[in-house]
Amino acid sequence: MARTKLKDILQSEKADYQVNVRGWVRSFRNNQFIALNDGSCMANLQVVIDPENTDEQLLKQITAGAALNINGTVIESPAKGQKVEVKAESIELYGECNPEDYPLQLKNRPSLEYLREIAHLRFRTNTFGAVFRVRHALAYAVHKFFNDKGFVYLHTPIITASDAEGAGEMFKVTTLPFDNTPRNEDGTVNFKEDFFERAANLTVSGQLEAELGAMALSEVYTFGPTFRAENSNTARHLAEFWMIEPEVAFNDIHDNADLAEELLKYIIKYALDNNREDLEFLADRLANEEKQKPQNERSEMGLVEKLEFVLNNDFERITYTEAIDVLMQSKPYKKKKFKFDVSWGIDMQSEHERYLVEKHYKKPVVVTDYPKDIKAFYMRQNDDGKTVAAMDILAPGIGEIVGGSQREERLDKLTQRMQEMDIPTEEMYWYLDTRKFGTVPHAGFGLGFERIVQFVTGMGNIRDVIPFPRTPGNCEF
RNA sequence: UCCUCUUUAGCUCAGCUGGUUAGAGCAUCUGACUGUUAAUCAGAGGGUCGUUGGUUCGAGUCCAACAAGAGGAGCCA
Repeated sequence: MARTKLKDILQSEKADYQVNVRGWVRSFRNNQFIALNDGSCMANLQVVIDPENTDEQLLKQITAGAALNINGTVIESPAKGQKVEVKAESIELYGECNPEDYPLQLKNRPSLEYLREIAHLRFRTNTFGAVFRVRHALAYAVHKFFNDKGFVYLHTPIITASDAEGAGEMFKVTTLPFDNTPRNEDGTVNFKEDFFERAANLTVSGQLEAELGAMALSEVYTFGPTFRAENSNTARHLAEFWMIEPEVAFNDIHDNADLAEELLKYIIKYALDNNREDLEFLADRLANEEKQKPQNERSEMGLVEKLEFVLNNDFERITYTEAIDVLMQSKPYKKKKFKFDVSWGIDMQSEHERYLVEKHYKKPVVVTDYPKDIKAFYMRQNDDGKTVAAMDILAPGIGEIVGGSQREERLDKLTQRMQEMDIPTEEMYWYLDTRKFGTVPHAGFGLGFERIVQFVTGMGNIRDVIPFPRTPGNCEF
């Protein structure tokens, strides 16, 4: 008999038919009631067995975590708590689960930190089941969004020799031996002997390659793993994370902001429409967590409310210059509550971004036209001579979620800026070629996938929204 | 990398100004239970108090170093 997923049984609420169900025991009560879960949904299926007619040995092996294959009949449940349940007719034990050794006893309410240490088992909890179902839904929604708009999914390289963007420290990729490393006469490593016959790294961004694609395919996006070797230990950073980077020919900075807002709203709506049960569970979890906090630190909205609020309201659009004005008019600035000073030209600190998003506007904010000196070489220079067409989207709770810009398409301006910033133009001939041969205005941005998963699930630590987090000092599993 | 906090049973925690044999809930084990819903009831076992060193008659408690974890900062997505 073909297996039926628990989601289908529980959603249809129909009764009086035979099923085969397979999954893992969440709990076994009263020698009679199995709460079974197969990961297809949040809820467990109650399987009722007749202890009189069940093998005693098998009965003892039905413990939390054990895997079962069950044939039975779906019936209306006589008790409260569930509409339907399965009356078991035969039970096969796939794999037992010794309770003395099993580290995941759910009734202990294990902390997220402890579950992180047993990340190979944490998928079996309600919280992580919900998080990873939502993560999947968001990933699928990203592809659907771009596909429906006619974008081409471009697979930019993971290994790259280009480190020109300066987005961060890079991981080296090499097959050279650590002892007897081949050296040049001046003592530097001779990469001519290496696999690629030159120094290579893991990518920090697919943007530059995506721009090359956009210069023919018009609309492309990348969605892949990205690596940063920075020693940053925060709840918002990973050494290996996934990034979404659309790049669109003929778009200016405003089209770019529109696209980012539309994408964010689309994928949030997709999760709300398709993962309601998971999000409501995560909302409850978050509400419980918030209860532990002092009143003034609690958020005003619940998780689902917050997501609906973001959907139903336009993102605030301001320029960097306006943002600085708002900050200088603000109470914390006047009362000297900010740790870092505010003046035109500064790179805004977390406390400043937080004030703008969480206190002043209370919704996502798109900040554009930053001073050129704090931004990357490829951003398009504005006519005022001091700002560039950069765009960041700041979200409540997690800060910068999107960073992008209109790109500098004018060859002379770009080359001049690269020289000012000591970017080797010869090595980057392929990038400059796009500006030589049929250059067009274009724009794009990067969206940190884990950050949006954090935002949608309400998880406070980025390590809890990726299956196996890689951070400084941690590469387990 | 910097600052602050934490580290006591399998998990989550309590342990006062240093003072006999270190506590709770849950989990686990044994037994009971044919309508449970974080099942319940009765009983049992389980700890070199993160590591090392120091102060002291005496350290889970005080001090130092180290380690791990968390929160914040920097950098960013």
